[in-house]
Amino acid sequence: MRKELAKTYDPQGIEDRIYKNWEDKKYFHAEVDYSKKPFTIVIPPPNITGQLHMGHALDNTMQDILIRFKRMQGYNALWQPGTDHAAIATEVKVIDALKEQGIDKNDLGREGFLEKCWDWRKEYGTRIVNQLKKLGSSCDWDRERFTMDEGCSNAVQEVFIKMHEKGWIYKGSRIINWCPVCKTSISDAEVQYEDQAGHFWHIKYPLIEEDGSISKTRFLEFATTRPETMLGDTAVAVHPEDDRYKDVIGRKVWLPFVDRQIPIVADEYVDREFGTGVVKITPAHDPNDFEVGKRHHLPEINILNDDATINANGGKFVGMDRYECRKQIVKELNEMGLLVEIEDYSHNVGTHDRCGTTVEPMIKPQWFVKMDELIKPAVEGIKNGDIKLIPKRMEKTYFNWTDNIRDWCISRQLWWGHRIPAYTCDKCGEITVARQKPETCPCCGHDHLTQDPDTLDTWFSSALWPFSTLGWPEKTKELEYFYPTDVLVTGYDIIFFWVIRMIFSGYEQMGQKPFNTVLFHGLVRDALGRKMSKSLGNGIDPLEIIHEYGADALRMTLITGNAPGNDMRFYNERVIANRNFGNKVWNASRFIMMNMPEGQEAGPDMPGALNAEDKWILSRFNTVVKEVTENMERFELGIAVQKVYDFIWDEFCDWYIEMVKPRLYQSDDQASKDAALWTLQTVLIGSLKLLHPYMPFITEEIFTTIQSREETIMLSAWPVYREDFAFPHEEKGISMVKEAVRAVRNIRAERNVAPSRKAKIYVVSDSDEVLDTFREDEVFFKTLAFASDLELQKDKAGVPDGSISAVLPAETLYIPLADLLDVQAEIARLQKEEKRLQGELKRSAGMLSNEKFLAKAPAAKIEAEKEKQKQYEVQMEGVRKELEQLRSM
RNA sequence: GGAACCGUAGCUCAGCUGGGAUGAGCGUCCGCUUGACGUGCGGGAGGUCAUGGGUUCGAUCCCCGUCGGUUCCACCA
Repeated sequence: MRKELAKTYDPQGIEDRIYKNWEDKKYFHAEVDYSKKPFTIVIPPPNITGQLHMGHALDNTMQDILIRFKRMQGYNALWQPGTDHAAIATEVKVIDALKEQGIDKNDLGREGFLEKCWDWRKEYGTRIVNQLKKLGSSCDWDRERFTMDEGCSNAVQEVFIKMHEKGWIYKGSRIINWCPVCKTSISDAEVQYEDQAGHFWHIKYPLIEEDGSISKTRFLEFATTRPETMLGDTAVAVHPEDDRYKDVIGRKVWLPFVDRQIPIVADEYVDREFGTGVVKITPAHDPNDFEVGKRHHLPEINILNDDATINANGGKFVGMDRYECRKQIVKELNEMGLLVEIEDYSHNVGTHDRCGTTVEPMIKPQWFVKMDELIKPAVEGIKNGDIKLIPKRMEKTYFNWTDNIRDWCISRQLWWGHRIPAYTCDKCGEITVARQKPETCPCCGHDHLTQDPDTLDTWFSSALWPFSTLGWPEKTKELEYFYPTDVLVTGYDIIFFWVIRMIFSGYEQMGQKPFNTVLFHGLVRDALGRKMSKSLGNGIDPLEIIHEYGADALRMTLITGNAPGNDMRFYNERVIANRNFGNKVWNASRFIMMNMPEGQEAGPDMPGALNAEDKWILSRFNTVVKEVTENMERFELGIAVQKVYDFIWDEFCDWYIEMVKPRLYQSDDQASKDAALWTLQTVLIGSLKLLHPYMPFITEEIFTTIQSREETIMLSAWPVYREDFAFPHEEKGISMVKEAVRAVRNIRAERNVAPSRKAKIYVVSDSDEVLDTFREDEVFFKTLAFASDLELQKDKAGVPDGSISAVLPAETLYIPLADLLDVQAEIARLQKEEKRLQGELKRSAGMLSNEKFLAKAPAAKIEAEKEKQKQYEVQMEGVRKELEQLRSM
């Protein structure tokens, strides 16, 4: 039974069927095979809590395109998939879900809660994976990993222990960002600053007089945006060179409410120009003050509980919420006459990127990764080009971060995550870092140790992803073969969180880079250019788009017209346009199939009797293959697919197929017919292959229907440049086709200008030609026939040179060229062309006589220039000849 | 405060290392039931490539400045 294509392409059903087939046949699976070159991509692991959004869709489409492209090129392509436990994100969700059932996290206890988390993962961890499959992602699902599976957990533990031994992981009391709602520390990268309207409270502290009394006349005035932190003040600071305060340095001021006398210290940190030049110092609740405090050995007084209420150090304010306390303090200061003024002030407030809560800087014992040494190879690797960032400008962002890097706070007061492998002796407090809980304390021999309750930052495990997924710390053959990976595709918003951390982890743990290239994409925004967000409700669900238009249309929309690293706008009209393109491909294929006699599949060998238009489209296809491949190798996916799109729609469908119709329908010449059919199939199948990485489903459906030799397009060979398709550019037939195209356009224009004219017309040029058939009742130019067919009829009709004629089966009519072409316009065009060529020739001559250019430019470039010059000369000659001819008409 | 990006057709955007505004989608106007496709076909209108200056034989593309927009980083209490 001969296969057929349905009248219309309906992605629903077809896509799922095709995907299942691919999966069943294990086409996505890659095994270590030293006879083939590997090409590896590791997926940025989506959160198990996640729902597929446009960002994922873009990210994974790009990866799938690259993987499919390389797979077809014959590489052993591995797309390593997996999911991320996403510590805090998941924990928050699970807590919320429990809350709805009226369950509190703490009532369940650690074990009980973790069980709920694993249940969650079981339920939702597969959801995102299934959604990725809907997109067409050709991941090797047999190798799917999870950041908290056994292997990845081993990797985490191994790295922690190694780095601790090296002294690069340490525990210390440092100022960290604390989220009072999530009740955990967070890293600098997780703090999001946003502008908030606030106030500047101008406050004064009374000076302590020589006799120890509190002055009623002398004050030190300063301003603050967080008055409540004064409860933790342990000094005020001035600039050492500030003449206004030189005499009070070393003396003390009185701190109200807690009745403390605190010193006036001199520190360069103070900006004399800003405000009064006096700063209150709260070492426990401000990073800068913390540093000042260290320099002057000031006490650090923590005034906050973990939920940001005031603790016992806050005296009478104990138990109050931080903002309540602020109000109260301001009120009382005012009553005491110590409030000078309140100023409106807009300032940046640090918030937690997960929950939006204003973070409080606090001093807490936490685990840190020492960054100064670790970051060095990561900086060097980018600088010396070991790793390439695309687009290159991302390097600046990268260095901006690495240059200002601070130690990384990795401990989190969460339960869902990798527990820190550190054990504290209940007796002597000695901390032991080990793979397993020690039986006895190596310090005092006590036999009861408690594991650190904290877990690790989720990015700690993601940082190891490129090698932990390949089996590290085991020495696997996968690791040897697939590592370093080739490309990492991700959004630029994640560069600090993830990309940098993978890079330094790769260099440190593996001794080499984790990937060769990082390909960044931008954000997918809504039609108005806004970020898609839950709160705005402007998110577009990729699954709905897939449901309505198909994954192919969605993928095309995400890739076309977009440059690396640039944000894009998503709107339905673009999806529809791409759906329409799919429809076009479908119908062109249907046309070819319905003209194919059964069993007549195009073989690899080119028939001898090719017509001019066959050669033309083959040579065009050849060029497109070359260019598209080059673009794709340079990761210029948007440009590459645009070329395929234009080629298929314009040149192949609108011109070639139309040109070839008379041969299929009317010609008796079987050889010519066969040549047409061969060319149609060859170019179609080749184009389908070029398109496959972008539109995997429709191309597979057509491919498996139109030919029977291969069972899937995804494992078929990527088209390569063929010498035998590279017909010399000047070959008469090909230039003739171009001329024909131009002439037909002129004629069509003519028809539109004067549609009432019933002349029966046409063909082009005085050389060999093109003819356009038409219906009797109107001047309608649709199809073309070419020289070979025409020659004969032309003789019959006695068409004179220098005219354009139309040939109908029965009769031939002609009108002079001048009637069809607007001679004046044509002359103007040619004159313009002549001028341009003059310019080009001048440039060429200039370059070729430029000593500097000849000395410095690569030989190939000089050759190319000479070649260009020759071409210009030829073109110029042609233009002048044509002009002469037109002028004489 | 530092940095990056953007400003090209009515709208959204491509345009690789300087050499014809080369251009796409959508929109718009005109004409088409053409033996694959109206999810289509043909034709047209529409652009001082933000602005001023510089380098060059030549700049949308390079350099400097200005204006407008977006974003990232840092953060001064």
